Amino acid sequence: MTKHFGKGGDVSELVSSLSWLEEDGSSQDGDESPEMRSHHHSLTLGEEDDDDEEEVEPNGDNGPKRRGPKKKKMTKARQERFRARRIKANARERSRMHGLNNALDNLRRVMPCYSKTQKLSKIETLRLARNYIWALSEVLENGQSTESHGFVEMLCKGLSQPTSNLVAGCLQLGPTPLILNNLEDKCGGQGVGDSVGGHPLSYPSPGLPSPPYGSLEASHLLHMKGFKAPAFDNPSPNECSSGTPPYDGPLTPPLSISSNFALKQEPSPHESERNYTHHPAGSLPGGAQSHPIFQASRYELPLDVSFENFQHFKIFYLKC
DNA sequence: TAGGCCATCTGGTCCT
DNA sequence: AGGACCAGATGGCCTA
Repeated sequence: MTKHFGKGGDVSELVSSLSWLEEDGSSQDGDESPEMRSHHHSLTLGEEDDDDEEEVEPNGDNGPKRRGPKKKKMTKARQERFRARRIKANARERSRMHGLNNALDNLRRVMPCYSKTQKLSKIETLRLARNYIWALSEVLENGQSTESHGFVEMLCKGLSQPTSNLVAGCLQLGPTPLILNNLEDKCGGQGVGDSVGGHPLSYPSPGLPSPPYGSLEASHLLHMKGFKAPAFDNPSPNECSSGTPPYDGPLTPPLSISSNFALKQEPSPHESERNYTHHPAGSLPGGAQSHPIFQASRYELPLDVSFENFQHFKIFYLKC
């Protein structure tokens, strides 16, 4: 039923194949030769007015003979055909780019932090996607907790400062050293804060950029909070990953996993799309609250979570 | 105002 | 020949 990546290779290959994303887009510089440039200009329009379509010798009798196909005169008829072709090509190119952007939007939606109000740039979306694959592969292969600081670190690797802040804000990890220290204390230094000392991510303290923040997309939040393979089946006694929010201080909506994820019983499709009301944990049917993901004090859905995402959430919720 | 990001136009190249 | 894809150029918009 479920298909898994092979141990090692596949995901790593995929991730490494995207390693150019770490660079700053300067890998293929426009080393256009002067010949090519002059060739560009040789195609300029509007030099001739007559209507005949004879081929012309570009160099006349004096210069060296040019090889290759002779260049045709740019007659008005040709100009019009060329123009029409160009317009069609432009339209195709436009729709192609729209398709590409749609695909990129779809990718944004499955990223661990998605907001309709604050879109990740294209390059940041690709970088985050690569990191996400990388981080999830680490979860699969090494059983690393999705709540660990290392997980967030992997997600943020190579991202710009604002995007790192966004991701950290969505996961409510790392904005302040205080929180990390708190985590470390609770977990006995295991499972979180792998590199707290020399933290490569410099989240600005006291906190995050001004709103609007992105929000953690609901279905992925569930994956991340609930999915802990293989550690989920064999939880380490030292692991501090029961789903209990390690930080219970004041939270700034709509940032936090623990504070922004309200459970609502069986919402109708109409009401499920927006404005989820607060629903205290502990009143969940069927023992759902015993699942690690429901052990936080309260949950709310991010405000801009889509209906499809909420359906995923509902299915998951009912399974529990 | 500089810099980042984006959409669009454009010409080149490759493929069918 | 025409379409798909690519990369460079350009101008607009936004933000620090």
